[in-house]
Amino acid sequence: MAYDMALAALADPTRRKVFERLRSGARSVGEIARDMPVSRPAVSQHLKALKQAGLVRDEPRGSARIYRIHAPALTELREWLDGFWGDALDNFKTFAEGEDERR
Amino acid sequence: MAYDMALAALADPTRRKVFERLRSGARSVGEIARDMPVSRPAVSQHLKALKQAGLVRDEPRGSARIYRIHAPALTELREWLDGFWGDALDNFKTFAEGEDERR
DNA sequence: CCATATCGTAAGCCATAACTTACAGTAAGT
DNA sequence: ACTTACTGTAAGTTATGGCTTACGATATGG
Repeated sequence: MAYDMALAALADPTRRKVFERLRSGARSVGEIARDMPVSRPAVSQHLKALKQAGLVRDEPRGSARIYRIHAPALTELREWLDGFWGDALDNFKTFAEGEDERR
Repeated sequence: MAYDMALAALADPTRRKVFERLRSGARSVGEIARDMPVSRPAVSQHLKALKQAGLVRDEPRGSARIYRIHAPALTELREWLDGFWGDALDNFKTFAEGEDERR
């Protein structure tokens, strides 16, 4: 039960933009914060939140610190969404067939 | 570009619980608010947010109002997550193979 | 027509969270 | 050893958002 952490982490637009900058590969904090409307410490805090949600992993490289996406967390969120998606489609189907559902 | 609304809507635990109560079928506001730790107006506000995010649809039935899950919004969110998932797995794979990525 | 049921909205309160500036710590280069 | 580069954290401010209570609106039933 960790998809809730991932959802909360990906809700904020700025934090999601930080996360999406890692989509094409691992980067350092400075590279991520480059050309961003917020300060570098803000990016650092967002990365901390993403890390606690299990969405990223970090690793030191010299005095810098490299962040990369941790795929398993996305898988977990995907599975939760898949289960929901199936049930919702079933109910949508029975609804479209005119059969009245529970009340 | 509406997956961002869905993410923001599903981030709050209480609102997600409201949403999950519609997983097994359509319900009225009163039925959803029954045995909930928050008041009925709070549930109503959550339903409004879910509706604006395209996650639910409402329909009057007498003096009551029936809410049901709107599956297409979930599909949209799923597709965004799928694209992300693929890229993240690719990078994870090249990382596991020891090949250094962009820097 | 009056009473009841069901719901949405407005106003206000309060906790949370996102941001900035300032500071401290570590690593590498000279 | 000193400087530079890169980062995390603490403190404080401000805005956002979720909640409650109070009220207004619509539909059904007697």
